[in-house]
Amino acid sequence: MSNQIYEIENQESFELEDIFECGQCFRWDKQPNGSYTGVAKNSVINVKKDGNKIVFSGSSKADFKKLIRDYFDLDRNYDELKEKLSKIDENLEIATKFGKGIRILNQDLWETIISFIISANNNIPRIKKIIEKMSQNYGEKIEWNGNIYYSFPTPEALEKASLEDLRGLGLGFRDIRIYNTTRKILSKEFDIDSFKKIENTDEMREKLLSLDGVGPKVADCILLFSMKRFDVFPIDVWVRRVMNELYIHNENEEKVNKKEIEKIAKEKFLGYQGLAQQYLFYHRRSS
DNA sequence: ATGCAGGCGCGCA
DNA sequence: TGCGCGCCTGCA
Repeated sequence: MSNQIYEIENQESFELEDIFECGQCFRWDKQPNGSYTGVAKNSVINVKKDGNKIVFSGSSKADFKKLIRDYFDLDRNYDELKEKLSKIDENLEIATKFGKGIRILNQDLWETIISFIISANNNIPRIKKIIEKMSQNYGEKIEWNGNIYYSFPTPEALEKASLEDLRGLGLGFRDIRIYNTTRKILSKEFDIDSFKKIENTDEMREKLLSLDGVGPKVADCILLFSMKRFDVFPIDVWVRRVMNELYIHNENEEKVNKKEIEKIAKEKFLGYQGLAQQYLFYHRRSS
């Protein structure tokens, strides 16, 4: 397939490391030249910074420019959002400065559901390994630039995997969750298309919680990283830690109530909890 | 070696 | 409704 290129002007709110290492995605790898290559929505994409330009190149059947603008959330003004957040308090001022180049990707819903079910009680290198193997076995081959990549499998393709096949990917106890969720989506008991049309975030969240392997944290990650819902607040051990350190000051971190954290986030971060969470999380985990 | 990693589902009060 | 606990697996 032919190589496609799209370029934009370099900007402060676009840093490769911040975008790809902040924990929202699992299929992007840093290349020896500092650029990142990944597979998104059946396209292989490479992003590099070239002086005062950001260059996207890749192989895609879709409208490449449209794909890039949508996937990288390029039509949202992050400078404005960071400004708004940094006015809330010093913590966010520091965190937004630290993660100044973060952008929340608009990832495929189905892929994000499966990926974050896999993320439960797991670590990033292993999550990436499992997803890669899953794509190699059940995704479609894409050749680009002399290399071979694999798209994330469709629900139909993943249905072909037996429980044993899934276990063979290294999923461990998550195998049954992937198995059940795949079938629930295929049967339209959970209908992806009508789900996307839901306006109310809480209603979406409830619906996601009906999927096997999707609890509160995973649901919020799915909403934030594939549905552009910034009014959620995924709470994991790191977020609990940073919220306790900055706002609660409980000596026994494990005793900090999730409800308490959610309440603080909702009141303080006014509708942008998800974004605030990313900056705070990324800053805390990186230092 | 034993603990742990970006939780979830289950059983039990 | 709210807890505590076990769980595949790979890596330090």
